[in-house]
Amino acid sequence: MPDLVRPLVQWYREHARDLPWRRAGFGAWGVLVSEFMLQQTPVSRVIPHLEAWLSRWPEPADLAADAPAEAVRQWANLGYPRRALWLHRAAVEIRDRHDGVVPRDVDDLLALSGIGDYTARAVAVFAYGDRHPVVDTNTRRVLARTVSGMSQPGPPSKRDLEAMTALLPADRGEAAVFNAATMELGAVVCTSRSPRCEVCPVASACAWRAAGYPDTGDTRRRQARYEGSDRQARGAVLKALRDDATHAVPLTDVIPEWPDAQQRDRAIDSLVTDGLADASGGMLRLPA
DNA sequence: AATTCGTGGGG
DNA sequence: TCCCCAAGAAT
Repeated sequence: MPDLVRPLVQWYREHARDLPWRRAGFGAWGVLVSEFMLQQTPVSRVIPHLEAWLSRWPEPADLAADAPAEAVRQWANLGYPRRALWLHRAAVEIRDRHDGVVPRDVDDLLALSGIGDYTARAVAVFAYGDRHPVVDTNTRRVLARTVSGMSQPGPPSKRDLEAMTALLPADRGEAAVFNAATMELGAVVCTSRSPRCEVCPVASACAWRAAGYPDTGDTRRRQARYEGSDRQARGAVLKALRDDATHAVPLTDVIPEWPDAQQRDRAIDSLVTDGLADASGGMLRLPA
């Protein structure tokens, strides 16, 4: 197999975007918060929220000392607000189990709320410089094309970690850069819809290119329509709670104009079940 | 293993 | 206008 590491690392050193969490000395807490926000939310939307968040809560213990409601409100419109709740829980766990220091061990990281295979290794590698495979959607797409010659990756699998491990340089520092470079290539060159193969640093080593860019199919399911969905209703309820200055809305006044009353009630119930809202005394509010 | 979970910008 | 897509995790 042609070498991907050398050209990819070289390309990254020349073309990597200047992102906040890549600055020297950004800190493990900053990296962890950035990774939570980057779970399914684009870089351009994350950056301003990340800076505001870290300015308000410079250390895990600072966030842990505040109520979950404050985390959910600060999360604003980043989407998937359960991440705000989980990030708050993780801060509490870090304070209680790790003396307020973001853990370095992957298993310790995996045990924290809201942290899975990707985020645990991203923190261990990008914050602490350790040697682990970091596999996100970009990495999976880059490997699917360059190594397997497929237009799109298959469903996420534990094998993805093994595939990346097989390519990982022995040197810790170089491995970290290779992880970042692979993600970066997928983000800015080897994109899902319209890859820019004409500027790709590993085009000459790419199995997909060698095969003539075959369309090998796409196993992913189409994303459900958002308009009219339960998710939209949940989003509207939570936005109403975030925006309410008194921090408590009578249950009967929660998005009263919503066209589907049953869907509204379903949204409220599911938010309470998720711990994103409290209902008591006929009032709905963010979790204390 | 397949579903669910927000929100906004670009093609 | 839609549809696609975005540094995933939990259940």
